[in-house]
Amino acid sequence: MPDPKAFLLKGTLDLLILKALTLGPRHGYGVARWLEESSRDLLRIEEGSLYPALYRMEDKGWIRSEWGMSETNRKAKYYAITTQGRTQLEQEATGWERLVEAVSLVLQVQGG
Amino acid sequence: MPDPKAFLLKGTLDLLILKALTLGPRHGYGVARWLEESSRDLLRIEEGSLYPALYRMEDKGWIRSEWGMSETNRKAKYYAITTQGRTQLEQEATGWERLVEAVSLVLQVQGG
DNA sequence: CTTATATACCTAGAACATCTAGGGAGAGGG
DNA sequence: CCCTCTCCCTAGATGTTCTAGGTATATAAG
Repeated sequence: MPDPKAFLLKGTLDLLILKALTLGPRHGYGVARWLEESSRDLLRIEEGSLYPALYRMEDKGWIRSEWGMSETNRKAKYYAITTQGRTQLEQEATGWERLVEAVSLVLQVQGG
Repeated sequence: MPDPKAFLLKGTLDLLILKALTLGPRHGYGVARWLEESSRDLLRIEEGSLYPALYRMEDKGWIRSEWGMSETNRKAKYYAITTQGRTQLEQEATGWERLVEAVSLVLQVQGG
């Protein structure tokens, strides 16, 4: 039986994180939880992928971070999407849709 | 302006190649051409990605190869999908659909 | 004959994102 | 006191794709 969780294809994580942050600032752990919930548990976000991704994205100026306290009274680094990040999100969403369309066209061809 | 060609996410190429071969044996170059055409030119398959992918897939037993002559009278290595390859194709197609669904769920959330 | 173009294959190494497999520390419940 | 969940972090492995070359042949154009 195949894995119940979808594998994350390389290149989708940034898009998902950016989307998560459009709803307001979130800490890393919260981003992971939110992505799993909003995908109805289809996605699993590994922390070893998540945190490096957040650093990369902050370096690129797509998000910025600030330390704060979580709802459960713990130290947490909150990330917010920047204007640049919103532009990036739009581009990645467009690219994603294009890829989905392309793969869909290929898979629809008859004759298998 | 964004690139007119969709980037290939890592992990999609095997699926596409397997699908291409369900229509009958094809040589590598032909697989690339067919994928570009059937995706209405949304996809571009780099030869530096294609040939290594074909070798990997042959090693794994998903496809097998045989030298022959192309329609344009050139030496060409024809690949055919195996039974194992068809199983793999089904799994990858399922995984792909699951990922598309998951990302779609995430992107649909309101509030951006 | 010479050149250009399209076909068809190949490869080394770089680049890059994700995963594995750990680690730490504090809050709160039992 | 211990356990679990939260929250952060990292080094290194893994694996795929891309870059940027290369070779060779068929055929058409000049």
